[in-house]
Amino acid sequence: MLRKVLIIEDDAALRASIEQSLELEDLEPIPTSGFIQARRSIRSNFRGVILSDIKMPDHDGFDVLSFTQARDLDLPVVLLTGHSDVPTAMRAVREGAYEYLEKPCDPQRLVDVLRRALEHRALVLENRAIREELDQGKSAEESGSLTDRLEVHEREIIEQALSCENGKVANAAQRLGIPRNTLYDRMAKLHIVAKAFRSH
Amino acid sequence: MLRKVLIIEDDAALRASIEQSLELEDLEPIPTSGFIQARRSIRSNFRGVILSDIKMPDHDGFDVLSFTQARDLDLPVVLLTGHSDVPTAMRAVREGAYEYLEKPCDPQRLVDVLRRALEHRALVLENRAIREELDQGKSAEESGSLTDRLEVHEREIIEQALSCENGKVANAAQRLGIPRNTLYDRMAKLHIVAKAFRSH
DNA sequence: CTAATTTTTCCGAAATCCCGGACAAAATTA
DNA sequence: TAATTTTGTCCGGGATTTCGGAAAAATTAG
Repeated sequence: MLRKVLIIEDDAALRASIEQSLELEDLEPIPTSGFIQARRSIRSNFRGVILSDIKMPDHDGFDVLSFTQARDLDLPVVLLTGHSDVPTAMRAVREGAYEYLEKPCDPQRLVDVLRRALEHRALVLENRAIREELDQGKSAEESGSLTDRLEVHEREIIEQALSCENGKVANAAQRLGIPRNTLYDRMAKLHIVAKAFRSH
Repeated sequence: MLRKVLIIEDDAALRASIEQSLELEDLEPIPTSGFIQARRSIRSNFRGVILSDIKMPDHDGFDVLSFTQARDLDLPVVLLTGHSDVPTAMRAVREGAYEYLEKPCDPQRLVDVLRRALEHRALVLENRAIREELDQGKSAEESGSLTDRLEVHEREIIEQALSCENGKVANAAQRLGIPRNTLYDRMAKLHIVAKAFRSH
């Protein structure tokens, strides 16, 4: 599970307080004092979420939000609004913030929201990883000559059988339903060495 | 994107109000008046989320929550708590509710929360689907003799090439990097007929 | 309808693969 | 250490595959 929370908050006292709340709940705060400092961490493969104050001297929270969305539309940004500032909160959600929280906010509430955001982020990243693996496996099987492709596949099958049988050629041959010597022949042609599959 | 929201709310007026709010925002409310009526819809493959009142005459929202978690741990449940009932809200989150909302709640806020929950649900379901496809593809390649498996794979490759070339054997052979006659030989052995791949 | 092109089948020889047998080397067991 | 099993290599011939050439069959074009 992901734990990183990139904190963007100019008020040092509040920042420290948030940091402490997160650490108590086994999260991993990355404190920064402003957009400039934080922006290098904001990437499409960032394994965490962003927690940003809205009202800041230099750039505000909406700058953070739009910058983040440019980098990755599925990187959750939680914004801290002033107390009962409803219009700003609504704007935050409308512009795609994952959630807003009124300042000052209950530490438990903060952590709950961040946990959900982290879970969301974890799902998105996992999804991307799986999808990549999936169509990588498919695209790889669309070029090269027939014999080359079959040879690659044969190598995969033999190596899989060998590693299942801990490098025992005789057992692998039985598993593959072919005579022992035939497997030796195929292995010689493919330059497969049985020893490489023994774990001891 | 998913849109279904299973509403569990005994107060008919409130239920209708919620229903209307969701419809206005292009969501798909499924109104029910209680746990008994709703439970048949709560399944691990439910393509939506659940919105339940906590205080109800027969079963309460926590019953809904635990029942839902038994069916699917990643099926979000949003609970409606009484106004400023902090202890109950905290209990809700602690027991794994996706979110709680104070009643009466701002319709916009309600929709925002439900949208996030639906997005979460969509990610989880997509994730499962992809994962299933992935290890289905892998498990299928772990039994049978070596020659059988290679034969299956060879058939797949040849058929793919043929359908790419609209059943033209000569072109398919060129694509596969083998002489025409060889491809005819292989096709004869595998009982592949070229006509079957012409679309016309 | 005829000619031209393409598809498909048939043939045969060279190359390759399959597979059992034999055996030495290495590992395991007694 | 001796006996036994397992591993890896080599051999050889029968079966299969490969692949070019060519002809028959089918399709398309003129």
